[in-house]
Amino acid sequence: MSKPAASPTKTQATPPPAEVNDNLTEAIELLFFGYRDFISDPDAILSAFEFGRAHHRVVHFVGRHPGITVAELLDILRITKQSLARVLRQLIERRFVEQKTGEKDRRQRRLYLTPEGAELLRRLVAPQRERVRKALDAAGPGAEDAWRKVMLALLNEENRPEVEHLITRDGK
Amino acid sequence: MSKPAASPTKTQATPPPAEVNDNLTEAIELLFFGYRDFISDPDAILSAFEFGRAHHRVVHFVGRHPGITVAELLDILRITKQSLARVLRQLIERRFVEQKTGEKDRRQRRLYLTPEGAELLRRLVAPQRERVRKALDAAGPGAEDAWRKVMLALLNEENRPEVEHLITRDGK
DNA sequence: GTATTTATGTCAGCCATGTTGACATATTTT
DNA sequence: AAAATATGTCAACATGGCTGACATAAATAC
Repeated sequence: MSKPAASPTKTQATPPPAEVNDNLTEAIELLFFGYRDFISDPDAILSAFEFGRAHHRVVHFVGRHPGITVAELLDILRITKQSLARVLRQLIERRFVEQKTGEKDRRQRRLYLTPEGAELLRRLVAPQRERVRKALDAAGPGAEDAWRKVMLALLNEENRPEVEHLITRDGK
Repeated sequence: MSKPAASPTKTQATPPPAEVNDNLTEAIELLFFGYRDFISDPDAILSAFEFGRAHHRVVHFVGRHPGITVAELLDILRITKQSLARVLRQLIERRFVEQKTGEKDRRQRRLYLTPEGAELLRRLVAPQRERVRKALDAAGPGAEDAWRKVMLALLNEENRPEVEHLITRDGK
């Protein structure tokens, strides 16, 4: 036995002790399992390109913010520029992302998806969109608003304005 | 500049193109950012023990399911036994987790938190509980139900029964 | 009662993706 | 001209995934 299995298991263990089992703990685990499955879709697609999740994140945010600068991308991803450089170099070499020197500030390298990059992004995001669409549907009308409120409230206070700005249509 | 910065940024980039910016894409990003902040709390605590997130997950699920077997834990975590072995060995060596030979099946090694392990878990989970509590509070009454419905619906169909079982008080 | 399967552990090596620290270059700002 | 900024790069290291191979003890099957 070497591969991670995925069979439903009746846990033989003792029931969870009451002091660690309330609705808050359940919510914590829902986040863990929900996120785990949520990011599971793109992995198969990525591995066909020999890319990883780090590449996915870069492609996602460059696609969302065409012309984003390296510094801005670093600020979103919260990784070091050395970490970013590795995946960014690969994406540029293989023509999924391209750089253009900033017009106003020629030190900047503004990032754009190539047509191939845009196509990759579409393929990566499609199953996630479908998953979220189904989930919001299944939870019924009104659930979406409540869900979003909770998700936003989970953020660190200091990140909330930035995230609200990032996820929102700029023209709104 | 070497550390990941955390300053709110007005993105200079073009507004997100309409075809990739709808409420589904926003939801996808809410999950990304929400999860990112959600797991940020425990990291500082862990590094003081020279533990990582992998240790956190083991301590969490052993705490939730005292007497869980190695196979069951592998099934929850979806990692290989070699990966688990590394962190489990450290947790056992440093007396945060202990093993007892199974009574019915003496091949099994049932896992339990020591008092130190339970104390570590409490410290790790406290900020997460607080975060979730505040978020559910802030979103108002009724939001909790909707939020949970959506999170459950995000799961892969085949995982839903298992997760429902795992997160639920067994006596319910 | 021997043979097989199961639960667990372990060694060795590889890969992806994070980290630090140091330094280089071009460009803008002071 | 000097300093600050945006970016890139080299080197080394840590964490936590992975595969493959093999070992042991206990349970189950024949």
